Amino acid sequence: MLINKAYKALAHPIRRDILKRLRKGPMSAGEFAPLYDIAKPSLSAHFTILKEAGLINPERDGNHIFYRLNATVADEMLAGVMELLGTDETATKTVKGGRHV
Amino acid sequence: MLINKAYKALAHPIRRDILKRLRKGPMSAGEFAPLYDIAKPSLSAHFTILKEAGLINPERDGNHIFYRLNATVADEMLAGVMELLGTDETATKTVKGGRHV
DNA sequence: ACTCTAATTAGAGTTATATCTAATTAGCTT
DNA sequence: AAGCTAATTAGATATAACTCTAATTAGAGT
Repeated sequence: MLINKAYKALAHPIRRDILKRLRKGPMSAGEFAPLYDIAKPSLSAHFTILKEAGLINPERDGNHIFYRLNATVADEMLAGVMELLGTDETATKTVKGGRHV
Repeated sequence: MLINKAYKALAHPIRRDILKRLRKGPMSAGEFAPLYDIAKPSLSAHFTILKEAGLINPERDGNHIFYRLNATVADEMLAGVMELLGTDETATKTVKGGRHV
């Protein structure tokens, strides 16, 4: 149940922060370490959860591992959340707020 | 931490189903019971979690309790999810897909 | 091959979630 | 006020999530 894993992945503040940062571009695992007050293996576990939800993908470069947001899965998930929480005018609001269109 | 509770609230399929149904209008607690293979007190616990996240509000009518989606909180949460997962063209896409504007 | 760095896996302990049955509260209705 | 229905709270148990330290893997450089 991949969709369920994706929702569970959002249920931790550190994982949400990781996603938010990755939205701006790929980052290596090590770059995240100093950002949180948590041991590295714990952080690694968070990456695993995000990976298994399909939300991020690892790419090795030397002995660094870069993580990149999976935009396709992210978009699908966003669409799913709209089905749960979206009111009829949500789309319009977003457009107004986000200055798009 | 209300925002964290809201994300945790989405981490269970039954609670997501409840939200989806409430989007279409209020329902009494009892109406949900036959929909899931779960004991009533367990279902009641799910309502509590959604309430404490601010996502739904109870309204008593006689000895029925009706739950209503809190549209304000739902919209705020949706905006938050966009900050995590939204790509630049998400808003535009939604508009196209949702036939709005 | 040895060593250093980056990151993960293994194993264990703690806290939080989810579920159940039994008991309770709250509001009718007669 | 007794009895009925709707829903919750209490108490217990099982599973899952989070965190840590210690050990391991993987690659780069000397």
